[in-house]
Amino acid sequence: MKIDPADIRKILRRYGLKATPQRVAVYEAMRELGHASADMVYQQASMALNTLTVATVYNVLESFVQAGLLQRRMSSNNKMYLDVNTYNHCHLYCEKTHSYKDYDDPELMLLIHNHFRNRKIRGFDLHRIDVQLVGQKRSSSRLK
Amino acid sequence: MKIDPADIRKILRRYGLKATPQRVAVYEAMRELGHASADMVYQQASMALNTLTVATVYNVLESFVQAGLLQRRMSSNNKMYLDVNTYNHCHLYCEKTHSYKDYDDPELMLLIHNHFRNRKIRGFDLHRIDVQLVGQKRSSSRLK
DNA sequence: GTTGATGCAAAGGCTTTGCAACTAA
DNA sequence: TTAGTTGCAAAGCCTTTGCATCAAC
Repeated sequence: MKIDPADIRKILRRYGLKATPQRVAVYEAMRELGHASADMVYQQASMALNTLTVATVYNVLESFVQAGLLQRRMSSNNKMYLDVNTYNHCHLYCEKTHSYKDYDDPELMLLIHNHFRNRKIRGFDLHRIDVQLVGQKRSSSRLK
Repeated sequence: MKIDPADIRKILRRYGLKATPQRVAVYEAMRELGHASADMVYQQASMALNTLTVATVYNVLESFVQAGLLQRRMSSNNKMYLDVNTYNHCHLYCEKTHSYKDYDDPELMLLIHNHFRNRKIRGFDLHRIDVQLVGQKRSSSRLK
């Protein structure tokens, strides 16, 4: 589960990013968290690199999004959330805890993809279709 | 297009809300805007009621959401957005301007609805399925 | 008359910025 | 060497809060 820092440096360079210790720590944190707010990343990454500052976390996250290494997620609580998986997938979104969970449903993706195959939207360049299953996780359960 | 204030008061009471001038102005603004941030509502509603304050707009919007008269939307720019239409519908979301446009596609809704008819998600109470067509509006075009 | 809503100003939370010091390539 | 990154602290933006006053019912 734990990734070799050398591998992370490779990934960063592949995306055209300088492999600083801060970036390695942030990406490592994102790999562990999957979906996270800036603060969650800061908490997690600080464990590995205690000189890290919040401002740097924001800078690093932004550079990752620009490079296409991470994806911003939408949220309904006015906070920034990021997703380590950039391929096209659905999410469960808990309205109470504002937590996300990947929901892989290839059949659904195909259904939607086919639906839009021959459909154009006037005046709009479609980048992706974002499907969120919005609700609440049951108390017994745990999304991450 | 312009709604009779008396009708707005009726709507508010139907949702168990006191019909204050502030609430009437805010709801009127939402009907005009369709989708809006708190600030947009404040700008718009202030035209009709210049004594309105920002704090009141936030209070009113929150009470509307609680009552089910408005729906919160997800966004990727850390701001609150609201939708005057609470029925289940898709949205075009412009990543550049963070503006929304309703995208009614009954065929797609049916497709998705059927897909989930006999599907349960373990540990999750599904409230609604939110489909966003994320992209950018072309410069020639205008979403609201 | 009650109960809840508003206005104001202040505080709060999250994010961004400017700039000097530093470092990966 | 140097172009780009980090740390720090301050500022910025959006949202919430406490409380006295006010108004809808």
